[in-house]
Amino acid sequence: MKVLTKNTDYAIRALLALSAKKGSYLSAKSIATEHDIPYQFLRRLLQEMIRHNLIVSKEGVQGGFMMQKDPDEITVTELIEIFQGKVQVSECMFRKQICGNRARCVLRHEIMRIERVVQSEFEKVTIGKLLRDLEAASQVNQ
Amino acid sequence: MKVLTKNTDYAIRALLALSAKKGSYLSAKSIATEHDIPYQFLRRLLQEMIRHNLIVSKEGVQGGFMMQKDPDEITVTELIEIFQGKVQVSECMFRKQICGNRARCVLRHEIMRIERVVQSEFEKVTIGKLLRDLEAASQVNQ
DNA sequence: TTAATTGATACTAATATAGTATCAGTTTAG
DNA sequence: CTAAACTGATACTATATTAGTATCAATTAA
Repeated sequence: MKVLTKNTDYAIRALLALSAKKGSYLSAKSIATEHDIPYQFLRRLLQEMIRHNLIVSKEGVQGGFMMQKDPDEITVTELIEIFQGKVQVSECMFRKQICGNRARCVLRHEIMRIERVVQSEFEKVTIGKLLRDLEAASQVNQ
Repeated sequence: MKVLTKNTDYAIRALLALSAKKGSYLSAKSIATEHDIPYQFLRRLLQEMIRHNLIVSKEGVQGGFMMQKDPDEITVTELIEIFQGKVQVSECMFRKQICGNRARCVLRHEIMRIERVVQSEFEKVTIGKLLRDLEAASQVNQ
């Protein structure tokens, strides 16, 4: 069971790169090469993040992408939801109200509790927090 | 993001059915029809659970499957691990020790913490607990 | 005016999930 | 003793998701 897929993962790395250079434009190309992310794949992720108002772009020479939303306001939960859909434990049957089977309903109760726990844990992790951790780690490693 | 896939889900339902009739053999066919699980699919899941010593089988007429392991000792974590592989937040890069990229290491720390939280939450949910919840619910609904 | 860039979108490849089919072997009821 | 009800084993197909590539038009700064 894999919790973060590549796209979420790459998106996090890209946001860390952009947050570290807040206020200036970074090209998709430079992010891709520096962070070892497939270029065209990354471009699609960046587009998606523009649509969600996490970042903005500038076209043309010297163009690129820049942070828009405050990194402390961007949670991993939000990124998972954008790139992998809402966290839900068992999609098909507990969501439908039909639920003829009693066993499902019992499971559903536990499962929604865990859903909330998972979400709230991932909500504690913001891009801002990761960036600070990253900076702290890089000082130690000097 | 889907946490439980069909196989885990079906496995849980089958175990609940078997636990409810502890000590007697239930055929794959009867479980499949009663719980609306594709028959051949279920059979594979049952085989897998035999391999993991959760249940035992008896061949031939009047044969079927019976619980072996104590339902209170079977956690949802265990079932997820059997059918979906170990819970891990980001498979490919944090596991390898290589980790040339510092950003990965920072994420890795948070991510392993969450991994533990998720696992421990799912460990609280056992087949035994679900069965008791199920029985309590069915009394209320009488 | 051209090279570096994003916008948009279509495409392919690989993998995981879900489900089906088949045949051999075992057991018990009649 | 044999036919029917079962499991054991395994191969197969279908669908969905994830991952990655390619292409071309539009924009912009040098």
